[in-house]
Amino acid sequence: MDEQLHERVREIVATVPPGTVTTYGDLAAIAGAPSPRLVGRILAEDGADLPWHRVLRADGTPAPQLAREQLELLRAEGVLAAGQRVDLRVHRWRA
DNA sequence: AAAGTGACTAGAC
DNA sequence: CGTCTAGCCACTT
Repeated sequence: MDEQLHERVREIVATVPPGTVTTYGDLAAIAGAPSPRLVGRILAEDGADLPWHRVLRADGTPAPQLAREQLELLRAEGVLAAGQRVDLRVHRWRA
């Protein structure tokens, strides 16, 4: 297992400010993950105490199984979604 | 060891 | 808008 990677991903996700979002791909790039899939996997396993809801897919939609809760949490922060899709052009986070 | 799986992505049509 | 393909990587069968 790659504890370092987990740590970095957690660190970065924790850094994402309320009202903004990022993508698995971005996270992977910033954290140095070998693939965005790993980021998803890491959050699934270790995202419980993190603002995981600020992480979306590349097209601005959340994973189907999480869509409901995620969109709800985002809406609570002022991130409005058009249907299932969040406008990344507006809310995308950048370091 | 080969094949399946998933909180992914980008490109083709 | 949509579906399909191929590439991706760790993990489970």
